[in-house]
Amino acid sequence: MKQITIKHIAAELNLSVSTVSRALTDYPNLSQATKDLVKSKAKELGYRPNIIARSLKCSTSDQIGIIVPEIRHIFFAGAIHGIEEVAYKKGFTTIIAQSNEEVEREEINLNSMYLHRVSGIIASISQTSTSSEHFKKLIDRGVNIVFFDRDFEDLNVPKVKIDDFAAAYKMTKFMLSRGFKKVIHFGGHLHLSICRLRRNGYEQAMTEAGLEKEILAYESGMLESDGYLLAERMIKDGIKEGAVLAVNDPVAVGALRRFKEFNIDIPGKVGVAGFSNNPITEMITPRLTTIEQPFLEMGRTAAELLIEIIKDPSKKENPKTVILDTKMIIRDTV
Amino acid sequence: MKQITIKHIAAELNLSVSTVSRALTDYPNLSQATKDLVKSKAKELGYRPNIIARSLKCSTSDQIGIIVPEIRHIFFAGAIHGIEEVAYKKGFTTIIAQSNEEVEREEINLNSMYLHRVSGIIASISQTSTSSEHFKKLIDRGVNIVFFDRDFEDLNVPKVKIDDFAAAYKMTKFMLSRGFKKVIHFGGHLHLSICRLRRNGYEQAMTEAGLEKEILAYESGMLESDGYLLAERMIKDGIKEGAVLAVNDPVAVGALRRFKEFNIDIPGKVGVAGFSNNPITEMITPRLTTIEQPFLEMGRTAAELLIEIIKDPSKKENPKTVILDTKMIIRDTV
DNA sequence: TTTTATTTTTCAATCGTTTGCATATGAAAC
DNA sequence: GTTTCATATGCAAACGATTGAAAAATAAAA
Repeated sequence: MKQITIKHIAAELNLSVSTVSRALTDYPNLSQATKDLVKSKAKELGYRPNIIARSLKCSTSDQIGIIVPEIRHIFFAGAIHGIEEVAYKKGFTTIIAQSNEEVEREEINLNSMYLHRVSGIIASISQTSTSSEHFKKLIDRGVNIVFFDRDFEDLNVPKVKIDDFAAAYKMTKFMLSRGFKKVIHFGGHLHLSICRLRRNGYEQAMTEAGLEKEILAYESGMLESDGYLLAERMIKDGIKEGAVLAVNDPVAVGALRRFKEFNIDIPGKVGVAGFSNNPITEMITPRLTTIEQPFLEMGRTAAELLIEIIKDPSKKENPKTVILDTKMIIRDTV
Repeated sequence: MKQITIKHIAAELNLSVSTVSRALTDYPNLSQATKDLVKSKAKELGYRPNIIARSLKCSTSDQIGIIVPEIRHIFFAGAIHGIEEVAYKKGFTTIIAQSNEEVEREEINLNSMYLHRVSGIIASISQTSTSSEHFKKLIDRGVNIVFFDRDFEDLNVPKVKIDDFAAAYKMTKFMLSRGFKKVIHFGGHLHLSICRLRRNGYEQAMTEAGLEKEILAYESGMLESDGYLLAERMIKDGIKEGAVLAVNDPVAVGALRRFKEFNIDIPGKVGVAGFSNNPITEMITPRLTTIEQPFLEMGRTAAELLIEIIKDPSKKENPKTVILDTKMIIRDTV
């Protein structure tokens, strides 16, 4: 119940608390003898530093906060894995929170982490975060923030991204090369930069193929149910052939499900491609063609960027943006 | 950068810090007038209480810690959802950590949360946690802990579980009633109580059916790859017919994949059933028969139990164990 | 032996709250 | 005009660490 404090050690050893504190943190001007003495006594008593007290004094901690839309998506879960890997290695612990795609929850988590004086926050913003105000406020207060994947373009902080434009562009071109007369885009909300970029990539590829009049991009959510509904809408809109480029795998999977229910020949009449290479894409029939996002690597890089600015805040002046490579995974739906 | 503290408010209002503190926390013996005055000034200055300082003084916080083996499993992600739902409603924030099925990581997270003075911890233990020592130590120090699903049987704290025995028993019986001559169990490590109970349920059903000599239970991990390998082993062991009761969905999915590769007729020759009703079970072909675990409800209940003992620690004397119902989801693999 | 330099240790303030106890204020009771 | 009793506010000590500056102890130089 009661904690062993620095005071207890000091009392037992007839030393002052400051000496004990300095001994434990390997302060230079202390005899090795006392250091050893203090340390062994600390071990003997089972002393654990009170990091709350330390945080109060130093107004920082060894915690890194992670905020993602939904932890159950393999993309985020994987990125978290990557973050934890390097964070733990460098002596940080992590705490995770999810926004559930709600900006209100995002703000609560953000503030809670700030108040708990995390030494930095790695975030991927929610679908409903249209304004960057809540992040901006913290950045102005000096909080270290790094974005991965979903970011605010107007915030000048370190970021880890993929080349969304290029990936969508390449996949669109590839689909056309497979003989599809046109590509339809099942996109996400355009205030998310990744969605906007993917759409731009799609449009560029269509334009270059002389298909600007065929450009058709729906704007919707990023859930499986959204894909399901969009597929329905597409059929209702009278489109019976073409390839669908979905903004992510869940949307692609949902669309695929609806197309299958309609008994549409895939990839004969309609093609589908997703984004992320979710493990599920390989387990369903037909196996989904998709774009591999290096989530582990993204997480690792984000953590490295964050720790970099934690260790040397001056690096915040010129924040890096790291763009990682994607890979097309061609399976059975295109 | 610099925080507005209670002192600033006090200075502006010519009041003492204690009065301000009491005004903000609605202390009884204070005139409503000063309370209002203080509160409006606090709002005006944008005051945010420093919860680190508060934690230090009160040696507790409004944070609930959650530790699970892997957040990417829908079962845990769903339970976390449930926990967050009630936690937020009651004014707590949550922090999540994953053990990655490693007891070392579990211990690190546990200690980190303790040191950060969370007001309680909800946990589901890792596969490799054979001893409950690390939890026991914290419980002895008065930390509030609640387990859900995977627990230590020797720890007398509140728990939320399903009736693993009954669920396995029922499913085994059901499989036999479908005409399978025997059921083989793909089980998890027996030091996990859930695995042991599921196995016991299986054995009981087999015994009651007069099949004790046919009891065959493999003991393995709980991943898809484990299921894949076990299926291979089963075939190699010369078993060509029977129903497989897997300890969870990933194992069932892995087994199914291997059986399909062997071109085994499912459910003609071999049946398969999982545990959890992971969404993927419905997306694969053939759709997997499984047992639905009410993860959301488990999370909610766990949070309620925890908050109960946080609010009234005397309730820890007689910790509740809540057993929730499961449901068989019959699909195409049995 | 005294002075100076150097190493080692201690003092005391600080971080931002909370809270037991003391005090001030004002009204009611005598 | 005291005494009494609420009611309202302030003082000051915690909580457990860190840290600049001062003091003490020791060693080296004069």
